Amino acid sequence: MVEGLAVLESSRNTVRTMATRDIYESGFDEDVRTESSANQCPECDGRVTTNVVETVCEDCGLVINEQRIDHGPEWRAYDDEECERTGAPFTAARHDRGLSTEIGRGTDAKGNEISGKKRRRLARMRREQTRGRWRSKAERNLAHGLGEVRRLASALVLSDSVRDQACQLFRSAQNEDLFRGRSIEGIAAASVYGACRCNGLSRLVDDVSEMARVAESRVTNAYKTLNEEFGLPAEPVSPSMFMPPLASDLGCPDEIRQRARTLAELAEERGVTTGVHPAGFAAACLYKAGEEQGKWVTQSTVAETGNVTPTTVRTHHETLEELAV
DNA sequence: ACGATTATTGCGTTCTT
DNA sequence: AAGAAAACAATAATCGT
Repeated sequence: MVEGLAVLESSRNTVRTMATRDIYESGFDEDVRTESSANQCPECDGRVTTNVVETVCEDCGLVINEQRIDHGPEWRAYDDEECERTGAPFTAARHDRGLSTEIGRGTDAKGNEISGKKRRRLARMRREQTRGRWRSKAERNLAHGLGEVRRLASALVLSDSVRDQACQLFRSAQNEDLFRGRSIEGIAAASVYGACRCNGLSRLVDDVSEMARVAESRVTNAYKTLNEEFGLPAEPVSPSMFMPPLASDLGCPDEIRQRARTLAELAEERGVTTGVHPAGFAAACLYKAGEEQGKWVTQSTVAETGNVTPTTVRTHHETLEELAV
């Protein structure tokens, strides 16, 4: 992140010496150069493809960079973020939708031609006015949302790369005009959740929405939209995803953990894990693995650490038995 | 603690207007 | 096409051993 900030600094300095009308393009160019250095995904080394909207890794779905220039350049956003963090709470996020003023061109109010100095002056006014609007609306939303994404990411102890993916998702969402009828917080939470899903991390909507203090339905809705819009390569949540955190919470010996993992993978192959609570099934696998080694833990213990009930563990334990080792 | 039985919840489908 | 409802599966709760 330190490097990123350094780049932002330099791009800002460059920008200030240039003609104002080039600000956005140049800021964008800086972003492109710094973020997509090769045709390889920084996350999984997979192949990346670029379409009109963005550059995406084919394997893991990491959005490497967006190709649109109609979003606020990064230095603005982070600039704002620094301000917002210490300033007043965000209250003016959605007050002027559709109420902004347009400055026409060509003719005056009565339809007469306008020429010369006056027209140039109007053009300048129009440019400045639209610019001012951009700053106050979209970029403000972006800064707010990114702040929220970052807060959630650190609250959920996510790696930097996952967090950045979430940020990119959020930006993409804004570019695609997905905010209408949804809250910034909801989209931010959904972005974080989406990034987790795309990386096979064991976070549930519940975990994210709890941290975000947003109704779970909002997050679900926003995530659904994100998914439809971008076709996120999120694999279905599998029990084996929940194995590592669960096992470490229990202080599980390696031997049992490995056995539980093979059990989980076996069950997943057989397709008996669809529609079940993944953490619950993972807990059941750990229980069975422990049982084979001579009752390592009780049902209620694994159930508790997996946030499910002993009953759930039991039912899954049964299906595991039927799987015939 | 574990197993069996009943209750509840969540969710995709289907039927209706 | 949007909403309501009957239906199903999974999870939770409760009781008995």
